[in-house]
Amino acid sequence: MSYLNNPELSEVKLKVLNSALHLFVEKGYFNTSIPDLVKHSGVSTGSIYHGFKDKQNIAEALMQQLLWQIEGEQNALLLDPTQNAWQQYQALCRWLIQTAQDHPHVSQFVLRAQHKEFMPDLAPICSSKPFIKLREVLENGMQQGLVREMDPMIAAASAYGGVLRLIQLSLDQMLPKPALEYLDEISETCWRSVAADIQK
Amino acid sequence: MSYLNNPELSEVKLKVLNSALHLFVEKGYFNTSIPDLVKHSGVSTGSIYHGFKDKQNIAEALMQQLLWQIEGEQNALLLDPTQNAWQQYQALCRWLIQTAQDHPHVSQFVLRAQHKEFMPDLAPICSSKPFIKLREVLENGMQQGLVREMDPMIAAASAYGGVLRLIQLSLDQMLPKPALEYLDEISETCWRSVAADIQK
DNA sequence: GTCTATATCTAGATAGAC
DNA sequence: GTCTATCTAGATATAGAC
Repeated sequence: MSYLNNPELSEVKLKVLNSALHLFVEKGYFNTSIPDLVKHSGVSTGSIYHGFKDKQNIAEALMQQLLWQIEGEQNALLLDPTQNAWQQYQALCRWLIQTAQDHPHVSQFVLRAQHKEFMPDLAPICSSKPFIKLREVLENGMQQGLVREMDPMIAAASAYGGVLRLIQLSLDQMLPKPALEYLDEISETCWRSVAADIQK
Repeated sequence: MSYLNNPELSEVKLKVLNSALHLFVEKGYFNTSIPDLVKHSGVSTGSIYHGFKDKQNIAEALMQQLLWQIEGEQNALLLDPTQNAWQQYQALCRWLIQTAQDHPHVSQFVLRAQHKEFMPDLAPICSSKPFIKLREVLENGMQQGLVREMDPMIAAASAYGGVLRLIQLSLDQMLPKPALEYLDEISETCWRSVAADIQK
């Protein structure tokens, strides 16, 4: 079952984007030719270029779609106003790891470091809405007294850096167990780094 | 002053590798053509192909050189047997950040996630010696009672994930201050995540 | 060993029938 | 809108003089 599911997208566009996601991650953007996309998607060259301006535009449309869906999922996750920052942080970690496990290509494409090489105009991923939301949860935590006062960038790097690193290891098949089995240990461990000292 | 300094390498090889490091990071491997390398290095096509089998071989030789130098620096850093795990960890963090600040291209090339796209035979970077050493310092810390008992992979992801994430932010020009100014705060913060509870 | 000139190939993109 | 056939540019890699 594929990840992309925007009903506004035509059948061919969806086919092409799904194939692009698969091939760009498996072989890399530059090692994927238009003929490769034709073969994998079953859509002809002409139709591809009817739907997309050029190859770069396919990658951009793919990224836009993924970020749009991710943002929606993330917002749904944070709807409950009774959750405190620690609970929200845990929910985010679970969702990050779950997505990496269920849709590794999605995580790999979005989290990859080298977007600029083939999408020079794209804003850095860490300034995208989903990443900003991650930081906001920690800033809420500071206001709630659950996270100690510190530079928000440092807090975010420390609290999510470990989780993202674990996800990268999992995507690179460097972990013996499925990523989700590490969820509790990694989220509690990383949270310790920013948690306020508990007064007894 | 360039980073590469192996006296065993010929003048032309050094020129080519230095240009490759610059261009592969600035434009990306696939956006760098042999003519680009010729222009930037001042070495002719023929001489490049005399020294290297093909373009991929240039990247492999570059990676090998960088890892070799990095390993040497890292070993020098950990020579002092009187340092405990926390001191070693701090020294490693300083060195990681200092290298990213002084030689951003080196860090960017070595830490980039997508090596496999142009060096399919290369072992994943996290199984290279310098990365293994990072984990060992934490395992020593567990034996010394400074790091709490936990899965070594989790410990490493958490302790270094935040630091590496900060370095990535710095390389992406997302930080207002030079990376070194964050050294103390980030290393202390990340260490907290794995530090053993202090008995009072 | 170093250079210039060039062969070869395949990619991205287009034209135009249907 | 979709397809096949094709153009063209530019890349990698080589040949062969010096």
